[in-house]
Amino acid sequence: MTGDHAVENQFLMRVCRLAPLEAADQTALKRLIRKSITVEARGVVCRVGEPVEFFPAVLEGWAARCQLLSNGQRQITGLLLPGDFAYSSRHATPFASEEIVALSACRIAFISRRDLHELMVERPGIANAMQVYAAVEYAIANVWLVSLGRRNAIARLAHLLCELQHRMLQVEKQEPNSFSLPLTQSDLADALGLTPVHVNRKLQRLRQDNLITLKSQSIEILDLPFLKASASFDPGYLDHAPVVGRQPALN
Amino acid sequence: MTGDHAVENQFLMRVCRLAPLEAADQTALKRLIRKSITVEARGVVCRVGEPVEFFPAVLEGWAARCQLLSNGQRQITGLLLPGDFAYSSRHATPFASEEIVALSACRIAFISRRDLHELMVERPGIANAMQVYAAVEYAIANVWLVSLGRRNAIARLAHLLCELQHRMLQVEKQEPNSFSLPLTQSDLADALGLTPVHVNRKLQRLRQDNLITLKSQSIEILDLPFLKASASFDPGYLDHAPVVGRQPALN
DNA sequence: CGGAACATTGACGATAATCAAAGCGAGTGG
DNA sequence: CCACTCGCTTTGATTATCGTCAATGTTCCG
Repeated sequence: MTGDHAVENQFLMRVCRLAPLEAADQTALKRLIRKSITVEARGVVCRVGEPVEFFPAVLEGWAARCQLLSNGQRQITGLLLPGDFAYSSRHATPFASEEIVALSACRIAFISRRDLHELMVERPGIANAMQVYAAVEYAIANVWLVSLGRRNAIARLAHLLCELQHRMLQVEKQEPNSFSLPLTQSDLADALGLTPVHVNRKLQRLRQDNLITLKSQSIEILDLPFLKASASFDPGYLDHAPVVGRQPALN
Repeated sequence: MTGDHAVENQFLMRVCRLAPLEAADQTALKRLIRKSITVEARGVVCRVGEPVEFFPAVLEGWAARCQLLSNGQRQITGLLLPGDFAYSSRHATPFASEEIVALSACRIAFISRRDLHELMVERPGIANAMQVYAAVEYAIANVWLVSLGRRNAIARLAHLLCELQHRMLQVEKQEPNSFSLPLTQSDLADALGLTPVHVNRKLQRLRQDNLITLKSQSIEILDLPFLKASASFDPGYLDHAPVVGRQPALN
């Protein structure tokens, strides 16, 4: 139940990187994490319709937000990398509208929404940081919308890989072009709006074009500039999202 | 520049319907609207990259948020019906990340973000209402994501029509199943991630199946229950989105 | 060793895009 | 009032992309 220091900091790091927090804010935020659990791969973290008194933050592993359709299909609407979280303030419904599932084995912290809410009222810095996080989440959703609507399978895949590479850089200190990708091809398919078979074929194409190496949950991007270009990937939406209160001279 | 009373209320109505406001909040909100402009169809309301000191609210007509791709394609990421607005608090970047275009002739109010921000600080009721609005906007984006990822052309179209019917009901007092649809087939295509030709063919199919009538910007849905069923449309995401502070006994 | 989940392959079909042309309709100017 | 545009819709023929089905490998783990 008690996570080690480094790991809890994934959540903190994620928030801090978006909006620098003063020390007091950081400790206050860190104190929010009281308990964490382990979930095996494909385990359900939050079920649709359940009340969300606590919201999940991913400390280790990868998870996803997803919608289930009546015919059994699912669409992943967002990937949660270490440090990411869901159902925080902006997603304001008291009942879960999306399912949260672990894609790999995960350590998940559950944070009281009430505690966070109180903290946001007391500490504008934290409120601001959460708003920035929400803005980035929103930006990512929009970019996915564009991908699903207007890019073909190979470009979608390339774009997602570029996004994940960039997001992993923000989280882990590691080789820039090589990271662990704990997703099955089926998971990728559900994120990209494709079938697993088609994802498989397009991955093979990326490999045979010498753009990536992918084996056993680990990907290496061999030609990142080319991959980015071919997907017209622009990382702007992942980084900066300055918030209202911090604008220079508004009006 | 001075809009008539009824029309300004579209914005107010939209916000009120999501979260009832006390009279003082309503007048304060109404006072935000100082100037409004008319934009002809296909006119640009906000350009990507421009600073957004004022955010646009649609008083009359239909507009869209959209992303432009390098190859000239575009993806509409959200439709703005009368009363809807963009770039409000939650979309917190000071520079427009999406283009706002008028799809029909529109009357647009530009509201100072600073004014809104101050009002939200003073008046929790308004802050709450804006959060609910943001949550609904988010929910809609998620549903679109599911449509683009997991529904075929005909179901996407049917689902969008159901959504629009439901949203129009909230705004206008009129025949429940018949409303003005000031979109070209090309606009529909950009919203649905399809080509105009394909939209045309699927619209014909809906017509020949006696599900809709569509001529000169006006649609009538002949069999709404069937249309909803065939798109597995559930309007829940458009209505209720109770917000953190208003939850019954959180913890 | 056996089993389960995941990855890969091939053949085939369905869905959607593309290209190019023709039709329609509302507004414009002669 | 009638051609004339222009933008939008409709049509047909063709191609590309992606899905489906079913079987075969592969890897990992108990």
